Amino acid sequence: MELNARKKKILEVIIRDYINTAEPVGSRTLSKRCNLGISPATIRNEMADLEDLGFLMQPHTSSGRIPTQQAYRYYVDEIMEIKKLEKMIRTDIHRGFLNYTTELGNTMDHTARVLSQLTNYTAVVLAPRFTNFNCKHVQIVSLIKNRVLMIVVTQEGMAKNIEMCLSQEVDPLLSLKLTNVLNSFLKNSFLRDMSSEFIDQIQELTSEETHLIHEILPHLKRALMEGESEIHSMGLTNLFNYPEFSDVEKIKKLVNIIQEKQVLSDMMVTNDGNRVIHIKIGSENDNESLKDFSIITSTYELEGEMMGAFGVIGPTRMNYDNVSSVLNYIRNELNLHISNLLMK
Amino acid sequence: MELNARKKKILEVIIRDYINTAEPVGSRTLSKRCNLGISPATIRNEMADLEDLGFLMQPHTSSGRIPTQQAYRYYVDEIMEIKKLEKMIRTDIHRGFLNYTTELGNTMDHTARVLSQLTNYTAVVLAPRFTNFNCKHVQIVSLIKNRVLMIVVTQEGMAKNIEMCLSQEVDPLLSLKLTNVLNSFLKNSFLRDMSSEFIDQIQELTSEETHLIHEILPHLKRALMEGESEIHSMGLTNLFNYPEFSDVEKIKKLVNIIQEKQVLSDMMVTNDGNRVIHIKIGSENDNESLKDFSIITSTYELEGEMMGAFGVIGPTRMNYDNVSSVLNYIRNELNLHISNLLMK
DNA sequence: TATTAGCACTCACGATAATCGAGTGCTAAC
DNA sequence: GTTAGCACTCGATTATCGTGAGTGCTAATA
Repeated sequence: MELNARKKKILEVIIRDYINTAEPVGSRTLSKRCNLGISPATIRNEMADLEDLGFLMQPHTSSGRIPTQQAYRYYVDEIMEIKKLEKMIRTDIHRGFLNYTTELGNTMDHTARVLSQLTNYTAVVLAPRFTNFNCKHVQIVSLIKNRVLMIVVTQEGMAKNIEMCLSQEVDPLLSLKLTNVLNSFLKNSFLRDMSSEFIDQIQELTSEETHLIHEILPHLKRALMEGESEIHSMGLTNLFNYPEFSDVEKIKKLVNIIQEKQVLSDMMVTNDGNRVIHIKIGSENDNESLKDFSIITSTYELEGEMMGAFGVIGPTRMNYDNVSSVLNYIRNELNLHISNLLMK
Repeated sequence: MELNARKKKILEVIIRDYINTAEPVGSRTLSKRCNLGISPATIRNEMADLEDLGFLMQPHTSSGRIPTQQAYRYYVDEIMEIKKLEKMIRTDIHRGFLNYTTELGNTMDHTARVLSQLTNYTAVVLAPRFTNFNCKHVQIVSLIKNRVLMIVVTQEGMAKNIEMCLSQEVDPLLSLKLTNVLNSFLKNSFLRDMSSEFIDQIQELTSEETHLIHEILPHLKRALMEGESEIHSMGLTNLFNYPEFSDVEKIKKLVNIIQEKQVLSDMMVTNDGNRVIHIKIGSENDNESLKDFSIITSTYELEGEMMGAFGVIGPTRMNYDNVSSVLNYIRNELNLHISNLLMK
């Protein structure tokens, strides 16, 4: 869809204005705001055209116009350009990360907090997905009776522990044995490829040990899967201040979304092509209950391997420029920070 | 404060009615509802008395009355009696717990879910507080470079892991040494009493090792403390349906409370005397922002030692009977379940 | 031909007024 | 001590109306 320069300009001003004020934009106010030297009447004609083309709509006959989702999409694709963040903010963010150097969990929380503060929307961060990485070693620690703890450490130094109940008691000696067997097969293998076929090939195992290993692996698999949807969110109440969420039903929807970790997790991971910043506007979201929201996400990586995702949820009337800039910079910071934290 | 039987009865009916309907109760409706064979006029007189005594108030001159906080307190102390849950519900709850036998975290989530479903309010569960228990053993696992994982296991088989960065690289041999040293001193000691004085008494440590241990202990302490406020909540949106929360400001307050883990944690732990069920009504809550809410909590235990707390947050117009019954039963179930899960 | 001034029209919003009804307090009778 | 009767209160609902920002259309203009 091509628009001539003037239409494009008018559309831009309308979108910018509506993003700021949440009020329908009329031709008079518009003619004052953009100094194109054209009269309200001309603008009205242009606006009527833009409405026919599907970029604008009127909430009711005698009011100003508001942008449609199509308009936001056009704005994002054709008009806006992602600016670099101000130097001061950049250094602020950078310094902030330096205080969270002990643990990945903390880093995620911090990221979510910064994101929500800088954008004034709700921020969501997906914790690292273990299954993308190589197992360095595992360890079985017997807890009590038939309960054991399994610790999985990746090559990159991420750790996860998994509690489980087995069918029989596990003494320290047995847990050592199990540890060794598991290690000999899981070491250096991708966690997502983990299969249980290898067990039957080992000759020197007692049937008891074979049995236990067969019990352990599904637990491991399950825990790795569940861990996929570990989510940190922040600034939920930020959105309550926007007029589009003054109604309790909308808020209920929002809170439910944030609490439905699985939905949220799925939504963050769908990436369109190989862009760095992913923008989903309103009904572009697969999930029905998200059709009133826009979501901007990005991913963070370690050595080129995708670790997790993070992003921002807000109204479709979202400040796409600013959020994109912030995400862009945070992405770099996060990558840098994590590789400092984890890599040799 | 003593009330004669009729006043008490009238107060009871008003409270019950208001809890159900959230509408001020008038003398006419009341005289129909409670078949005491007295006329609205008489009831009006009694209601005027109850208002003078501080049990009732009128939102405006010509409306029915609603109970004051003092009335709820009186109701809870003098009128209501905690009934046993229906057999069917009891078995439902019991069966439900059987599906969550692998991990403490799951159990907590499940408890919160059940609580919120049965009460229709917002449920909060405080995860076990490690510091109340004995350390069985610890283990240091080297992750990568200077990052290590410390695993703490209690006598009862609870486990927790703590990631940290140390000032120097830790190879497997060194981590074994550190593990042994830490174990020899932490084993069988209460986690809350943990001190770092013992280190200087050990002769056979190199200065490097001493230094590392001095680094590790604060991390341990911090992590144990932070873990204290690990919280599972469920059913936040339940409250949105009640008319007292139709206003966005109230909802914002509520959401903030639920997200302020520390406040929530403090609030759950304050126990008044040795009752099993703790009820805080409106401004009886220490925290300012909780003065519009009532909170009913209880605790769960292992071998008589308090592990954690759980409870329900709702409007002061709360169904105190039902919630108390539910909490009472869940408490027993939880204690039973956890001791099955953890103890030898 | 594109632009603009003029004008009648629309419609959400806010203010004001009218009505309704559930509830009250008071008084006097039972 | 209880109750019937009655005047009164006041929030909630509905109706009416003026206001103003906005529109679309037409005809004049550059």
